[in-house]
Amino acid sequence: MASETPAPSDGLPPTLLDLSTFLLARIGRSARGRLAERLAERDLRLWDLAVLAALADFGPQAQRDLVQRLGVDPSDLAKVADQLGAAGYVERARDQRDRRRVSVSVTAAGRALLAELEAQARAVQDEVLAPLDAGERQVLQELLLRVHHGMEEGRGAV
Amino acid sequence: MASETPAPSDGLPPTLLDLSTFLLARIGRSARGRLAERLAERDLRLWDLAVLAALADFGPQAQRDLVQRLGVDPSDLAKVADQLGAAGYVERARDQRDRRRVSVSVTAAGRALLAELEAQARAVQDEVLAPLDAGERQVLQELLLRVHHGMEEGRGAV
DNA sequence: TCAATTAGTGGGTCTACGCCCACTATAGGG
DNA sequence: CCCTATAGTGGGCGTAGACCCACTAATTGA
Repeated sequence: MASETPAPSDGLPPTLLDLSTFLLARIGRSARGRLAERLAERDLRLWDLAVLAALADFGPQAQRDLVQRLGVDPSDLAKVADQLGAAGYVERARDQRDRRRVSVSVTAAGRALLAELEAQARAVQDEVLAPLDAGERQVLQELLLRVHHGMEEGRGAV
Repeated sequence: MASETPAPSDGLPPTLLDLSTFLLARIGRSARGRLAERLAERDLRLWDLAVLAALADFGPQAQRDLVQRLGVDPSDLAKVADQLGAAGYVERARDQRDRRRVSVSVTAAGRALLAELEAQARAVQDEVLAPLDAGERQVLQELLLRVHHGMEEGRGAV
């Protein structure tokens, strides 16, 4: 709704402020935007971070697997992987057992980059969650995690 | 990142899941999308809800004030107000003390609509927050509210 | 060995959303 | 009375994001 437009002089309608989902969307959008801004300075996008994280967490895997895992369009992932590869952050090699597949793995440079990006993400998070102390952040994280898991379940049906 | 694309088969990288801001953005985006979907069935957008809420909460006011309050572009607000007016949900009248201004007020029909939209927003919220009990939702709401207030402060400077 | 399926890729499209400009009408001070 | 500033409006623009189609290469099973 309002991306970087932070201007409510008096205040937003209580009717909206009472909706946790409204706050969720607004805060989340702001956080996302701030991180995207920082990444843009390095010519990176959020997907780059996501892909690096997936590779670091789950090890080398085919693009196909990244597509499934991250829920990204195969075509878009190809572009991300291509760019990360060109910059030396990931390596791509044909899988010898199934030469249709391209196995992607992080390089040392990629891991270093990931560490930096993660730090930036934490920095943004510290900004955004500034009003909360460590314990409260922990509580928030746990609640959000449960909500998130609930969302993932809720669609397996049919 | 993934709007209505809910497909992570195995699971997202823990590196991301550990970031509250990631969860915030993802959950918020999903909730926003679901509500927008419902509103679209009535040819309404999120801004329509926001404007009605602001009018109901703060009473009749000039478009200028709504612009300030909601942080929306004046030009865009004109379109929203126009559409709401055409549908009979708000009334617009030139302010006689300052005939440049257009004072907007919500009609009875507008209040009725707002009540319905609010119910829809609550319904979406119930879906999304399904994993949490009443007490946990309360905790979440309070934490989010504080974070949100923090965001509004943090930008007054310079 | 041929048909059907799958992985990856390049290119393009569609849409939502915020943003901005030009223009009119009104206000208000000098 | 003029000059500047403000309110509203219409139209259009730019970007990000997801999505989709066509095509190639490789696999697999009949």
